Amino acid sequence: MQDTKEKIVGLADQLIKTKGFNSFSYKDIADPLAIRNAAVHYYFPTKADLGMAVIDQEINFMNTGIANWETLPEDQQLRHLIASFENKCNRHMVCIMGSLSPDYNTLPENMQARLRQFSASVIAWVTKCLENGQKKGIFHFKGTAGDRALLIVSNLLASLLLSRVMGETAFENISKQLLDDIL
Amino acid sequence: MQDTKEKIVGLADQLIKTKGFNSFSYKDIADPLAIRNAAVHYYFPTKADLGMAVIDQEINFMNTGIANWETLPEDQQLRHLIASFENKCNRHMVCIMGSLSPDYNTLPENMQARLRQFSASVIAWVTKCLENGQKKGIFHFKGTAGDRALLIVSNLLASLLLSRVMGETAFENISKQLLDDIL
DNA sequence: TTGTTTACTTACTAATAAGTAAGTATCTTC
DNA sequence: GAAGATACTTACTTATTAGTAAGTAAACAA
Repeated sequence: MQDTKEKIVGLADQLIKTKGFNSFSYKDIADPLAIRNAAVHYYFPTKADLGMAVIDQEINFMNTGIANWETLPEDQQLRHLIASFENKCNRHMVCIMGSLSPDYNTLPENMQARLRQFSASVIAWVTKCLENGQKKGIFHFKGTAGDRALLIVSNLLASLLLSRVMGETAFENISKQLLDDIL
Repeated sequence: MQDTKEKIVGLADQLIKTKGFNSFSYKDIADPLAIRNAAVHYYFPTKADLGMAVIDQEINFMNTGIANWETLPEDQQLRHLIASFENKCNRHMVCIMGSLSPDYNTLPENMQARLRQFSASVIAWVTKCLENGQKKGIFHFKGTAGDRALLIVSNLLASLLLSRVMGETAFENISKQLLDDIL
């Protein structure tokens, strides 16, 4: 029954995105799953272990998403990425980077390293997507693809944060402009 | 001696920006100031009271900053705003919105409301700045000034978060592009 | 059938959190 | 110089936290 383990990671992922890593406890996981907090420690001895599992899951989700879009035109790939953020926005969630980066200094070293790796690979993917799209004449922008990728990721991340405070129109406005600026 | 009170707010402000609102304790404030945790409660009975004082201070800083730049050309005003974020970046801090928005759901109601008010007034100021600059022919951009203001604030906020994880070059890249896109 | 592993539970611990009640020294006001 | 107010301290409480040690019931393996 790896079922429980997966449920724990899934719930932890949700909790990180809604409350933040330092603001949820093992009780927040144990209660909804109707297990004891020691059961959570059975699978994830420390909170850092659980945090790592959540980031790893995010990396996997990202990779499988990317793999599914690989054959699409680059603008469609980018739209899929934006749609995945829109989905989070609708469920009043922020992304993992948006949630963990403000707490970065308080995170255990291994989580920090994994988060750096995650962000680097997201940026690398968007950069490649922009480069390919530019070559095909789908995208048009000034500056390097890497800089533009940073701008896009930065905006998607922040738009989820701002949406929380200012309402969901913030996300719509920002994501529309992002595409308009490069198409 | 309102000195202690001011020191408490100043330290709380720093702690929110470096660790996050839910990740610092009254001990983190009492120890460096060489006072007891009850002394902090003397000035700020609850943590929400302290949080409100910090947001209020941020609003005041913002307003006095803005007032000082009022007579400058709009591009200079915007550069000042960006410089204030650069300053935070250099000190490895995020802005108050970047720090508090991920924890928004866990914040007491009065802090949520004050934060909404703060973000709305920042966006309103940038919007006005862009509008005036556009009229004078200083700025050139597509779409409404309000949408563009949202984009700029969103980027500044996120660039501080990303800088933490990916290094300070993230901020430089993003802020440069922001200006290039409208000048 | 016996032994071992899996997946937990019960029942804790030690640390830390926010918050409070009551006391005290110093400064201020009349 | 007496009476408050100010700015704290000492000494708590109660709740919650991550984490652990030891036990158990069921599934599986030899």
